[in-house]
Amino acid sequence: MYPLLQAHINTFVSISDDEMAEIFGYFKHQTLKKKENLLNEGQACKATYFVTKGILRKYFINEKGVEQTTEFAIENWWMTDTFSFISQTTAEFYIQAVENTEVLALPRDAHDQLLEAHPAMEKYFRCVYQRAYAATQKRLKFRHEHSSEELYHFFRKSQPEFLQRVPQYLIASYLGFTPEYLSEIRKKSIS
Amino acid sequence: MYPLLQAHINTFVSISDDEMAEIFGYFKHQTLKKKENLLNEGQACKATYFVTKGILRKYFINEKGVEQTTEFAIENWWMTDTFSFISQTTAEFYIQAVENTEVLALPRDAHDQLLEAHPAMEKYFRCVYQRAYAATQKRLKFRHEHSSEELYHFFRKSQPEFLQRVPQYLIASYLGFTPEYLSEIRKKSIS
DNA sequence: CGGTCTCTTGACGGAGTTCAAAGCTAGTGG
DNA sequence: CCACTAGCTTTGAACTCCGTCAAGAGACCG
Repeated sequence: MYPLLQAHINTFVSISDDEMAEIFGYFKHQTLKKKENLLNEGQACKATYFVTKGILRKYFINEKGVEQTTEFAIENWWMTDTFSFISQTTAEFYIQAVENTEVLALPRDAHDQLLEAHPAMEKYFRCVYQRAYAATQKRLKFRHEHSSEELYHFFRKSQPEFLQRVPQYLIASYLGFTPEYLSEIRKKSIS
Repeated sequence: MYPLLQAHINTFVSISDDEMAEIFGYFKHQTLKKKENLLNEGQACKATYFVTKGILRKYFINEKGVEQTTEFAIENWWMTDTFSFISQTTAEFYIQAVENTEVLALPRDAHDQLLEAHPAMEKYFRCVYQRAYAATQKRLKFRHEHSSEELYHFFRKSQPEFLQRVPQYLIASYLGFTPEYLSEIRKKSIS
């Protein structure tokens, strides 16, 4: 029914096709147009989202009114404002589609019921969060270790297709500097 | 037997005293002197650690030979090189005791056996990692949003006892700037 | 086409780094 | 219990990376 999600779940736990069908009942398929928002600051984050097609980004708006992207999610990644999702308090982030995107939404209530009814999914999500946490630790280390210029070149080498799908100014914002400076870096590396 | 850990587990799942006693069997109590290392770069991270007394820090050494602290753990926090712990590959971080410290170590094998035998612990760890992940997201946002000076003042207000337990140069390294600059910030705020 | 969104350029300024040296502080051994 | 040393913090000057601002050049979409 949802082959991408099924494959992803099966890399962490083994679940029969019958149980899998039940599990899928908790999810809702959702389609988003480019630039459409899934979550706005001030709302509670109602669901956690698994991307099956396209790209989501999470961002916030700083005191100067500038958007800061903190995370991207492409196919096979989960995305949510974790804190708001857990506690159902007002979100500090926005979630927006970078291109036309399809997601599987697991609403907060369904999430709890799913984990209650299917203990294997506790393990699945434990693994998912463990990896996500490990990934942010690596990212934090990398940020500390390298200059903005090095960051960009590393990103460019390790995620080449990504660069072509996402506008420059979002890359700059994600890497933590201005579009103007990114432009300067690119100019240097051409000549 | 381990009241701090018991209380912590019980905030997420309810477990009988009998089962709890079994669970504790998987842990090993360990004592560390100030500056003693629990993990060195290049080793695999053998266990995940729950701090019952004292402070641990996680750090790495950058290309200039300078130590960069990326995380602290005080009482009631878990600490590990998550990536190395999961995959048993060589660690990228060091873990060191900031003061004389006591931990409960859950070795990698015991971790898997524990989760197998006690499904409630899957939920517990799912919640722990979910929160840890949410916390790093908040931290990332905060770093983007504020100057180094603001970072320090916020830290100072929200963790006053912590400042007295940890030397300045570790605080500076954790917040992402140099001890010299921290000194300058402090000078400003006194006058 | 015409307008909006995105990327580039260059001048200037400031936050934070680097380096080197001196002043403190706390722990250690005699 | 004092003296010594190693580790920690402070100072100041020079420097650099990167942000800000403002304006122009492309590029994409209806």
